[in-house]
Amino acid sequence: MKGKSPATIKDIAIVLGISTSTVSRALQDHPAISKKTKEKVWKEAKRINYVPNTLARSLRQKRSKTIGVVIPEVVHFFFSTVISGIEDVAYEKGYSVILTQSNEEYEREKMNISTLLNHRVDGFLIDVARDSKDLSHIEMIQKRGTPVVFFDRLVSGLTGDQVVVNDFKGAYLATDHLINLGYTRIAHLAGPPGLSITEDRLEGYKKALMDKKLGIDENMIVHGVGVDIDVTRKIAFELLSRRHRPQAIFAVNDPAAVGTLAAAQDLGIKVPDELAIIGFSNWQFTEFTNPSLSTVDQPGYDIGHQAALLLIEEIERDEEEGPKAPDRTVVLEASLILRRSTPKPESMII
Amino acid sequence: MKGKSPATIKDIAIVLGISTSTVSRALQDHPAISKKTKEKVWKEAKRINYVPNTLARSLRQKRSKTIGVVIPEVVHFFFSTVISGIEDVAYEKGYSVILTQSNEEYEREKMNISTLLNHRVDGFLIDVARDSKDLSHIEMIQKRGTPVVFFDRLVSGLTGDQVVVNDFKGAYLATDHLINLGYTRIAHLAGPPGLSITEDRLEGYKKALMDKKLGIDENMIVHGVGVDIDVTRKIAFELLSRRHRPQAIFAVNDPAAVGTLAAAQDLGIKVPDELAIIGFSNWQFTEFTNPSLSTVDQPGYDIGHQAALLLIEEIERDEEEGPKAPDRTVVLEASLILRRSTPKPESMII
DNA sequence: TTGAAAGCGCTAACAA
DNA sequence: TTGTTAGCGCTTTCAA
Repeated sequence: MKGKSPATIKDIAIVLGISTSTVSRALQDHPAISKKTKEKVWKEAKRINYVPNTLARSLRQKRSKTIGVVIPEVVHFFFSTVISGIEDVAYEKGYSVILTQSNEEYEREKMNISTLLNHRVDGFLIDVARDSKDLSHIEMIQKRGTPVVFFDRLVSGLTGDQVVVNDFKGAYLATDHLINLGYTRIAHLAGPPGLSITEDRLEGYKKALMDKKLGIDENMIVHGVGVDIDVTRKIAFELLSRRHRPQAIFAVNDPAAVGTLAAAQDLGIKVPDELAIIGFSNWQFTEFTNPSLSTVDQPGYDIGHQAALLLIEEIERDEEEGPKAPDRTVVLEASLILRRSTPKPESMII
Repeated sequence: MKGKSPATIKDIAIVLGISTSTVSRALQDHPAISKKTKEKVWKEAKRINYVPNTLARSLRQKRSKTIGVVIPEVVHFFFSTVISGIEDVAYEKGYSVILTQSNEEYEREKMNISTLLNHRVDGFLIDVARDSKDLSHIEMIQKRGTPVVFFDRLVSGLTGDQVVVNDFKGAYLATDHLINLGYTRIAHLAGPPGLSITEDRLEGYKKALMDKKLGIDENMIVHGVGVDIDVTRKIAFELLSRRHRPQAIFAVNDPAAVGTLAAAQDLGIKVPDELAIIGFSNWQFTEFTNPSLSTVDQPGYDIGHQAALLLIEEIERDEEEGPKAPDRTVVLEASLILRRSTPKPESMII
């Protein structure tokens, strides 16, 4: 039932009584073809609604002008901004994006990569799933020589280009800000173990405390917090119910901060007067919470943008048989966004 | 610099001393091939890390097992949930998703579709850009016989399968709820002209008023509101500064409702005591605004899910040379979500 | 400035 | 149960 099959280069060649190679060249505006021929070809192509077949082209050229993206989740403000950054660069550079989401599952991530490999994507942009510990599926791509750029979460034991936010510094800034506000009992809701963001933010928190000689109280660190608001709400409820409850909390991400906010409300603890809270990521909703949330901005769009640029550069160097460049790491700076969940510095004389 | 080129079916055939067609069949678990041969083939394939080339396969089979998605924006809670729904279905059914965003620009949308056509996607999932009035680029796909499913925004003058939310009814529910709360001066911040969602929500608003004999006051309708919070803030500021200001506002989307919330705060108008506000879409942040926002839930994930199912069904019917099914329209129901930006019904005796 | 011919990796009709 | 062969639509080398 599907109309006649699409027009091909051959159809044009026959109508014009020339060879397919001439048509192919004309279509690509090849310098060796006469202006007259080109125009005839373009006209006829237009007339019959010719649509080039990228599949055939890619097969022949062994390059697909396509990049594969593997991301834990699409419904996530941060990731959606990353994807947008990727898509914009791809569009500009003439690449297409095949998008896959792992839903944080190792098996699905493996399948995703396999599918993308089958599609012969020219390169990969990967944010590993939380569940992924065995990384052979990723090493495999690299062994095949396909360029890969990692972003957001890093994986120890893997080499390659990477684009990350300076989580350590972001966490340091947040914690240091709390210290400067005069708090001494500052808790940290740390993320799931094994993720670089978890480690780096925890380290930033610790370093800030050490630098100001506050010492680290392991009781003030709760591990394994994710993005489920209700779960964090319970965890925070418990933390805030302790006799010596923290005066301030630095949460590993914004949903955790919101869970903490909810727990404080549950307990009748006033934010920011009786408890200061800082999140991480600057999710879209943080502006609209009550009170609005102080947080650390994580430039998702830029991450996607940079990662895609890096990848495409790598792909094109590869094609020109250029020497493999050494691994590059792009670190984007995180910055503090102060809103209402932390008190205004009283010392500010403005 | 890119290692040796990837292994092919031929490599396997040579090593095992059999023909490529046998290898091809064995790889597909074709019934005519002996168990013994299959196992030899599988083993060798595994040994040399064989990765099938989908490009070649698609070229030969004239189907790519790929669907093209054209969406106005990725960074948008609603759209991200739609994409997620699409991706999940695609994954399950063995299709890949090529994602493009139009950024609401007509030219870019045209390019996106052209690229997708070049990639020979088996079908399209399209949410048209706000700027698109000339729809010949979309008609062109349909004329070629490639299945298309539209979702979210509809375009008059186009035929095809579609998946939409019952915007009319959602708007009716929202407005009716405000009427039932006792308000008589209910304003509507309407969306950009020319979009089906704008029209349908406006009509739902009007119908609810008519049904309760309230009559329609054109002064209470402000047209052309988008998703820019600051812009709406200004528009709402003006609306709320009038002598006879509205008692309640139904906004065409959640960002507009938040802009209204901000304007009310600017003017010292208490929500919900002095002004009730209802949005539309149930964006993620609506739960966290202050006060939290009453809104109409728009099931994005389901839209993506249904649209993808419909499309794949269409694609596969097409391939089996089945008769073209008549256009189908799936309407998903919107439901009211009541939070704190509208007062509790006083009549509720619970 | 153009054409002939080979081939990218795979599938499938037909033959054996 | 397997092999032979042609060809999907395009690019590109070589020759003219």
